[in-house]
Amino acid sequence: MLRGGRQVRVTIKDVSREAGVSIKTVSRVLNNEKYVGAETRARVNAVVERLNFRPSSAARVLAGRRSFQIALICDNPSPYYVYEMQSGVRDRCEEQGVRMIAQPYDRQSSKLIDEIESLIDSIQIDGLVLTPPATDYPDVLDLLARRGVRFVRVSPGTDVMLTSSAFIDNERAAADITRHLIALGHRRIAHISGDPAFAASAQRTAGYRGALQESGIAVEPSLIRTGNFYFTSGAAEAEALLALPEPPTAIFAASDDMAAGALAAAHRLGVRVPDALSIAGFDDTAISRVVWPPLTTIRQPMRQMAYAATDLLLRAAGAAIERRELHYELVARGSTARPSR
Amino acid sequence: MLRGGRQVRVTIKDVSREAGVSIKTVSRVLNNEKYVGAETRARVNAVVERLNFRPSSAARVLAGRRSFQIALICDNPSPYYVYEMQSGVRDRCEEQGVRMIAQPYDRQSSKLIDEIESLIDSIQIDGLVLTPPATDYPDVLDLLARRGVRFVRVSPGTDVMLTSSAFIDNERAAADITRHLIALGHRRIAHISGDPAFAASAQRTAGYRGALQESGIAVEPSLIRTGNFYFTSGAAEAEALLALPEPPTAIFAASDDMAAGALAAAHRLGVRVPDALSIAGFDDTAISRVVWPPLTTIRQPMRQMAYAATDLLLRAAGAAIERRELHYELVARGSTARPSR
DNA sequence: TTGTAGGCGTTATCAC
DNA sequence: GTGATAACGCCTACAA
Repeated sequence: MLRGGRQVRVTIKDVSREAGVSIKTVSRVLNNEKYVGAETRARVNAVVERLNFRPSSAARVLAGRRSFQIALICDNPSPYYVYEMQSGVRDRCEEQGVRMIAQPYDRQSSKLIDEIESLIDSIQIDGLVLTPPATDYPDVLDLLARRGVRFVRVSPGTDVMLTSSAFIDNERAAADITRHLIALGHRRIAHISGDPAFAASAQRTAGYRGALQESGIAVEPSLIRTGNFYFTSGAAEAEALLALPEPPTAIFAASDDMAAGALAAAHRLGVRVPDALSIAGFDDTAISRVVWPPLTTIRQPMRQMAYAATDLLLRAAGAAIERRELHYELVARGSTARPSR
Repeated sequence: MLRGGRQVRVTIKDVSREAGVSIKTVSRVLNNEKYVGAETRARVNAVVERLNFRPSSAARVLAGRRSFQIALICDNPSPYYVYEMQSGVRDRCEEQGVRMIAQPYDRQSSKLIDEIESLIDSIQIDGLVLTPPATDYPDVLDLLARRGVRFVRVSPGTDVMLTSSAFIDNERAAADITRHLIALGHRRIAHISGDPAFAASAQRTAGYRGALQESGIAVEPSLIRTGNFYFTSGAAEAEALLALPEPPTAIFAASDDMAAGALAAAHRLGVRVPDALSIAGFDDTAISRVVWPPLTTIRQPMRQMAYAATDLLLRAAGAAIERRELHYELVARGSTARPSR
């Protein structure tokens, strides 16, 4: 088993000796505490710089009340989502001198609770950012409440006032994109919903239904199919839809990957897109821009959600719970057009 | 600024009291050391279980020689690559009771050295997994050597015997896929190379050249264009290629994203794929399966490379440097066909 | 096979 | 403003 090398560490002690002050004073400077003379502060900082001193995170955790580490608990069908979340949270953490521990997990696995407990007990994180579907796991919420760990959530589906959160209005966004299809003249609009484990799936389906109903279009159960956010499910469900006696002229899939799958299915079956079939997605991942023709979709500001969530987590303790709603954008691209029949 | 909550910690002391043994004995059990009576071990383990005790990572780092933490330094144009690397390294770490610190970085940024030093000094990692292009940064290699930090590399381009590594033969893979195009009857085969910062780019271009030459096809400079691995560069370079007086009948792009970009450009220009143009990519990311028609590509076993690299890093100290070559696969999908002229 | 003493590098507390 | 001293929870070294 791997062992660390023997390092010659520079410690606070070294700095204090060089600067001719006590250890505690160096500590004060490092932590930006008050009651340090300006001149002393400058001298210490100079030595810190010169010796390239970096405080030991372990010692800080052990002795202090803060660990300067937070964790991001993230599992999502889309690598783009994961990537954006990680990048966003990390950027904000870095600005604050906090380290982000990215904790990918498998939402199928039962070990999540264990991993979070390990984060709390072994690593001693100061806080947590949760993304769906873990945002809505009762045992996770229980655990965090019981342990008194501060956390924020991205797009929570339940107990929305339990913590601060950042989110978009999925229902309204889904209604918007459905209305967009209706405005193009479509009446038989199908929907491929997302993984039911994600609250966003139900919200998007609700938006779809609502938009149809407000236009006086009957919601037809056979036109609603359950997917799981992945490309393959989009392809499979779209094939089923296109095989209907009276196939839809438009499909709204709850994720871009599924929309891309639907597009592939259409290509395979010789259904011309967008002439004979319009396809819309959701999320604005790279895929919706890359497939051909590019898909109309909802641009979900993942990066902004990550920023907002991190800011809410890192701000001064005791702040009130705040729900920060971010704006999505409907990006109309080539894949939608008036049905030709 | 966020402060951690007040936790009631369970410590070794608690365990030792409950189990009626000394602290040191508990420590022995936790670290699977020899010289502990079977019965004692069982008793201690039972108490550990019952109290839900998890050793403080900070205390272990501070007192011991190992931190049970390694870092993954990863920046790549493809979120799929990042995702696979993280998942792979993490899985293997978990099996070994080691924590992975995912350190995304910006390869344009000059702060990488600083971040690695911080990882060494603040976090005290036991080792490092490096992915391109950081594998080939002289100052990074210098730093790690100077600090005596153990590390392995994925697909290193330089100093290949400096550390253990996991990789595929990029040159041979590129030659294979070029030969595949040649076998289909193509003679005017263009190449869009990757970001020159990645050693793989030059390797793939070399493979392309080699395959042409061995078939007696002249390498035409105007058919080689430099991209940067991203979709947009693939689209732009393909457009330039298709605007040539004598355009290519096939394009081999050094990444799937660029191949998808080339495909989009062809669609936009009304060039029929694969009838009038064959397109091949590299990497087998999701995109190559999702675009239409799906692209012929090289399946690079990223997950396996992550496994191999982590295994090499975590194995017993002092092991010899080992280069582990993994096998790629040429996945022939719809996008290649005999040119129609 | 088990236990004791000391220290890792920092922060908290309290005195100056 | 600044400094001494005692933790923090664990591991190393050595003793029994």
